[in-house]
Amino acid sequence: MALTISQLAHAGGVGVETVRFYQRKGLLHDPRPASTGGAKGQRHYGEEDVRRLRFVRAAKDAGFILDEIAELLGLDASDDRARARAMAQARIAHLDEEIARLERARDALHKLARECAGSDTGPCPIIAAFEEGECCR
Amino acid sequence: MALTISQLAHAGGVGVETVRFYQRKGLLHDPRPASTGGAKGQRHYGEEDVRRLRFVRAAKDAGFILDEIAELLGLDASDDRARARAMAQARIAHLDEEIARLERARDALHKLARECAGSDTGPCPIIAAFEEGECCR
DNA sequence: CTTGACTCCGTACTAGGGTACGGAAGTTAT
DNA sequence: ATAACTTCCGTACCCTAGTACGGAGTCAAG
Repeated sequence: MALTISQLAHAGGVGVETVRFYQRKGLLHDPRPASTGGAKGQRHYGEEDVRRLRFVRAAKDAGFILDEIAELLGLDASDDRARARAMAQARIAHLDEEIARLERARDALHKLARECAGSDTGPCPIIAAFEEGECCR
Repeated sequence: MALTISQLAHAGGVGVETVRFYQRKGLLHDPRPASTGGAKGQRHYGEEDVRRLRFVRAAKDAGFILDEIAELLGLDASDDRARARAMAQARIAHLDEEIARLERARDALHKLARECAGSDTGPCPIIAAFEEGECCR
């Protein structure tokens, strides 16, 4: 049942280098540091490691940054509901802000592109808008 | 009329270091390289430089990355309308993709947070979702 | 027992957009 | 004229999330 690092990486849908990166970050167990049997050679992994890696991917897809995921991994599903909820709310607020910012940019650009496509005379409205220093404000 | 670098920076709403960074990137003129009078001391700036810096900020607010802004600066408002339009379209497509990605994350998280707030019994749905490795898909 | 694939490990590099540091030279105010 | 402030300049560093590299060690099959 013992998996090699590349099998673990494959099971989690990431590359070998990413697994090692997550170990350095403390997101995945690194079966070396404190006398884990004195094995100085290759490391082997089990189901628990695969689950942990999939947790990281799922949380990342949900928009959490790696530092937050490190904290989430330490939470207990029964005991720390309030904390998990607070972290989710904070992340949602962050995502909302970012989405609003990008939408403002997108809408402004869309408007300019339409103006530019509409008339072929005079200077380009896109470039002109930037020259005025006013576009998205 | 001649502005110092800190006055230019202030006029553009950025820091001195940012102006120098933009000069290195080729976004702003760097009045040294080719015999600009042999002035080896401090540089001074005028209205043109302020306009250019504001152009950079406006284009950046519209979502363009600095390399694209460098190209936009080289376009002529009369001659290169097609190119400006194409760049705007590409940037819009990029922004749309990013917005969709963030919205998927936000909606998934919102759903989990609501579930978690709804019932105080059993394990936290947020943590449970990540443990299943399924959350946003 | 050798070959070839895999692993380990530290370090450095990528993108993107800056920010900070330290010493020298120039400028301004008293 | 001297102190105090700016500017100049290269270089290095920050963040996030990885990716790549190179040399050495290890493992399994032929």
